[in-house]
Parts: sequence; C-alpha cells; structure tokens
Amino acid sequence: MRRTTISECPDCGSKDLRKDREKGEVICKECGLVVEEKMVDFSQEWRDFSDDGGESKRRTGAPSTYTQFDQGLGTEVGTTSDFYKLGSEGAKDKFFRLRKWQYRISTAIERNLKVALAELKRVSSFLKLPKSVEEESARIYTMAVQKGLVRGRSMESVVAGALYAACRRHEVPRTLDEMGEASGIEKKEIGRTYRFVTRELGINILPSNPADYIPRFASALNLSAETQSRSVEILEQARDIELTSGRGPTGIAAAALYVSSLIHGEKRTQREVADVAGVTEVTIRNRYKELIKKLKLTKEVEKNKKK
DNA sequence: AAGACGAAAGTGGTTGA
DNA sequence: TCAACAACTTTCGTCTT
Repeated sequence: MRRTTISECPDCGSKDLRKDREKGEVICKECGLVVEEKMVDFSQEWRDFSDDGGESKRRTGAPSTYTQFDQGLGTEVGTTSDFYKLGSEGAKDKFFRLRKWQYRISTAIERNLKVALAELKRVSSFLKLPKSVEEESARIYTMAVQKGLVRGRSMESVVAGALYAACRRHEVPRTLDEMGEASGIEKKEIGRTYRFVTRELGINILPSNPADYIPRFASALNLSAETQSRSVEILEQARDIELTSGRGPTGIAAAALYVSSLIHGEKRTQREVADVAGVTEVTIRNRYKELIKKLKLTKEVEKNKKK
C-alpha cells in the first residue's frame, strides 16, 4: 500500500511529529494537530459465517471493492451476443431462465445497495473517516442486506450502525453522538441497530480503548502535545488499577484530559471538555475524583493551580 | 457572574433468576 | 420475561473564585 509521508505540521510548521501506526494517525507534537488520518488497511475478510439458509456467499479470488454497489463485479449472466454461441434449444432456454432469475433477485438488493452506499459515502466523508473504514462498513452493510437484516429498520440507521461498527474495529472510534449528527439518526437507534447487526453477523468488537479518543478530543480543545501524552499515561495507569472497566470510555478519556490540562496549566473548563467528549460535567467530575484519588495526583494539580 | 461541586431522581441497557 | 442493578444524565441548590 502506498502511503504519503508528511514531514512537517501544516499548521505550525513543526517537524516534531508522532506517528501512530496502528491508527494511521500522525500527530504534531507541537500543537497536537492531527496532521494525517490515513488508515493502513489491515482488515481481513471474515465472511465465512457458518451455514445459514443454505445459500453460500463464499467466493475465492481477488478481493472486490464493496463501495461499488455491484462490488465491482458484473452481475449479468450473459449478453445477447453470448446467446448465439449456445448450441441446443435446451441451452438457450436455460440461458433465459437463468438471466431472468438472476435479474429478479439482484435488482432488489442492488437498488438498495446503490442508495445505501451513496448515503454511506456521504456520512463517511462528513466524519472524515479513512477509506478503509468506509470499505469495511460497506462490507458490513452488504452482508446485512444479504441476510435481510435491514427489513423493519430504516436503511439509514443500518448504514450508521455499520459505520459505527467499522470505526470500532479499526480503533478510530467516533461517538454515537457524532455518528448521530452526521447521519441524522437518533443515537439510541444507531446503538440498537449496531448491536443487532454485529450480533447477527457474528462480528465481535473489542471494548473501545479510551486512549483512542484522546488525539481527537485534545485536538478539538487545542491542547498541547505534552498534555495529550500525559493524559494517555494517566489512562494507562488507570487501566492498571481497573478504574476503566465497566465505565464509558469517553467519560474516562474526558476526565484524563481534564486532569492533564490542569497539571499542565492549560486549564479547560469541565463544560468545554464535556462538550467535545459528548458526556456531562457530572460524569467528568466523578471520573476525575476517582482519578486524582487513586493515582494520588492531587499534589500535582495543586502545584500548578497557582500559575 | 461563572465555574465547580454534590445530591437526588430519571433513563436505557445488562444480567440473572 | 421481569426485576434488580450499574452507569450515565438531568436538574437544581450551594459553595468558590
């Protein structure tokens, strides 16, 4: 895969950049700007779900692209020019039957996919998601359609659910709020379809890591790179003493960022942090209290308060 | 006046009988 | 299927800067 390399930050010109290979992000250490969000595609095809309904969707060969409505493969059984190559009458009958049958089952799905993938691309570009996530979500959506999971649900909500799932798998999580804003679907609904689709398709998603949210939140708050990396340290320590399990990852990320901003004398209000993280001040306060207590950070915060 | 703090009641999802 | 439960939110009053 070809990757372009950027050697200096377009915002402040600093050459001190930090690369996060896993997330395909490049972050400027000076200003914390997320310079590049290019995803390395390490996705695999996990399409051999166990037998269901008898029809096998397996195939071999080069991977096709899923962001084209027909997956980049022609779906015509044959063209009329092929017709004249056929010999017997039986073969000709079969030719027509096959083509008619093929046409019927494919048009419904194709029509759906065509519209859905356009919507998917729209939302994806709105959220500035990497290409590989877009591909993955298209793949998820395609499978959902083939299994008839869209029935009884709005197409848009399934699209949003597929995108959300793909983001999680690629460790570039967006919050349900952001997804809701981009797609115009209520976040409750997205969460519901997301859970439904992933369960039905047997996709397992690891619980998202709070640290994955840090670069974006910090960038939105104009926090320095030191503050940012400090908050990641805090998160690691918090995880080691089981402060993170069971809690909402965004809340923890937000609290770590808040503490870190206090320590580095770039104070942000709880309100500001809460807004970009999509949680309430109360949640930040609760996490914040736990953090400074369990990690004996009180002294550090006090020390920098006077500045 | 704005921000931080905390109590109390409500919401939606998970879990276990 | 239902009730208990944990996490989070909303709302509101009080304290601090």
